[in-house]
Amino acid sequence: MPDRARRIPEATVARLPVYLRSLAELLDEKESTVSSERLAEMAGVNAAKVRKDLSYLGSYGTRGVGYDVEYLLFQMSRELGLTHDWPVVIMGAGNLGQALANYGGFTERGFPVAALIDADPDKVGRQYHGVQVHHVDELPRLAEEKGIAIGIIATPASAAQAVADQLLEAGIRSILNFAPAVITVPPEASLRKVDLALELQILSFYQQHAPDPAR
Amino acid sequence: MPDRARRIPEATVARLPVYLRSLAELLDEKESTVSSERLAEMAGVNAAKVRKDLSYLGSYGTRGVGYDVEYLLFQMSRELGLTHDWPVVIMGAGNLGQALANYGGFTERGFPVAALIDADPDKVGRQYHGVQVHHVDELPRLAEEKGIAIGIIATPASAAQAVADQLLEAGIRSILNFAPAVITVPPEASLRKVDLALELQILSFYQQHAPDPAR
DNA sequence: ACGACTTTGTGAACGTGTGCACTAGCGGGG
DNA sequence: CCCCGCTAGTGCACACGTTCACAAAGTCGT
Ligand SMILES: NC(=O)c1ccc[n+]([C@@H]2O[C@H](COP(=O)([O-])OP(=O)(O)OC[C@H]3O[C@@H](n4cnc5c(N)ncnc54)[C@H](O)[C@@H]3O)[C@@H](O)[C@H]2O)c1
Ligand SMILES: NC(=O)c1ccc[n+]([C@@H]2O[C@H](COP(=O)([O-])OP(=O)(O)OC[C@H]3O[C@@H](n4cnc5c(N)ncnc54)[C@H](O)[C@@H]3O)[C@@H](O)[C@H]2O)c1
Repeated sequence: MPDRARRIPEATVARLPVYLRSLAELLDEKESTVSSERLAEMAGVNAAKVRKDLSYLGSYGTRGVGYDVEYLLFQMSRELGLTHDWPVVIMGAGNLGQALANYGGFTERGFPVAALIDADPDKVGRQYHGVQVHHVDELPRLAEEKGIAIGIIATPASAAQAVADQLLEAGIRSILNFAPAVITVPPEASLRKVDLALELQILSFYQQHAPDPAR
Repeated sequence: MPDRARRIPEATVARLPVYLRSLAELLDEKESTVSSERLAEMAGVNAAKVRKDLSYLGSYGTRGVGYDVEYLLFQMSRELGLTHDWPVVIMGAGNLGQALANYGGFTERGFPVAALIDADPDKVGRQYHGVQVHHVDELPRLAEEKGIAIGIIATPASAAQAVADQLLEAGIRSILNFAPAVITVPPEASLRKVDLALELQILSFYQQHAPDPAR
């Protein structure tokens, strides 16, 4: 591994998509270059952080001018692996699973929903927004055939770990978990979680400890 | 401010809800005490971190024994401000707003959906899962009457900042944003965001940089 | 061709978070 | 009653992340 030194910090990786979105806006507005200052304002961070973050990608800026919007957008897409689509599978065709399948925003951003999976025989065979519901047993075949690399867990919390294990079994090593449960994966896999109740509880904490308890 | 020293670090606050969930499970299983080791395993963190985190709440453990599950659960609920309900308002009665209103998990955890708000006159007056859709103009009155302290933004990204401003105007200082847009709030307000596309892009990055590019 | 101006890229200081390893202290058994 | 085993609480070193401040390096106007 030649460029071990240029390993990108986790905190930076988490901000890259925000810069990406800002750059896409700028491209829409036909801006050809952008300064770290401007980009910082759009991304809601400070300018030094933008420069340091971008420097991990390489020296793509021009001193005295700024960054070329289109070129930086390309380089960043490449780094994020967004030059091609990543089909995803949604585990659990309930309330949330259906809502996600209905949502066009994923396909639009390069994450087409290739399949829904459910354990309930009544749901298998149905379709939501053109996405077919399959039985769990078909997961390995589907993953292989459709080149699915990302799994989204939208089952009840009690099934979450088992479902994660099935995903890993099928060779899917990137997992986004919506169930309010702690799940563990081997170190070579990536796991991110979205937990709405947890977010609300954090807001509750700061509300509770606010200097002026508004209401 | 007497106990400035016992200010709880942000990272710790973000973990408290996870401990809380673990404690609730233990209570279900009729466990009366728990060690930091066990709690750490359930929460997916290391034991020293659990002990340090809990020490910010006070010295609620007993050396040689562990923590009393019920007592710790109570103290933590108190600290998180979960001893009473926090009614929430959902801004935007579209796909996502409706799905969230339908979801029982919020009410169950003490965050009842008090109202939906939409700018579209066709939606105003409708009901989803028993939740009434109101016009934006009614927000201040509703906030006041129902004691709403938390707002959830589920509108298109283009409206997000304007909607956030309306929430703040109505005295709501805790905001959870689902729209893929950077919004800014004054320092006395709290803002958290949930951005699914961003999470997928982060997964894409690590997939792209995986030692063995599985597929 | 040059100097004034702009903006990047980065070294260094600082702050926050993590985890080890040890001490303090409780309970239970002999 | 005392000692042994266990586990909470915490000081400390280290890793990671953020921010400042400045030199380096480019542009643009004259
Ligand atoms: N609905 C929401 O708005 C919302 C919001 C936040 C979090 N969540 C969380 O998302 C998860 C799903 O929520 P939901 O409202 O869609 O629940 P749901 O009960 O409507 O759907 C769950 C689906 O998963 C399927 N399922 C169960 N076990 C399975 C297994 N082992 N393999 C495959 N499929 C299985 C069920 O058949 C069902 O169709 C829950 O953990 C919930 O807490 C939901
Ligand atoms: N649907 C999903 O699964 C999903 C997933 C992730 C993120 N999101 C994000 O959540 C947001 C909402 O998504 P959606 O699918 O529900 O969109 P949607 O178009 O179905 O709903 C948006 C709703 O907001 C209302 N609205 C527009 N401007 C408003 C304003 N100023 N004040 C109040 N209401 C207003 C519209 O009338 C509409 O009812 C989007 O930003 C989207 O990117 C949605």
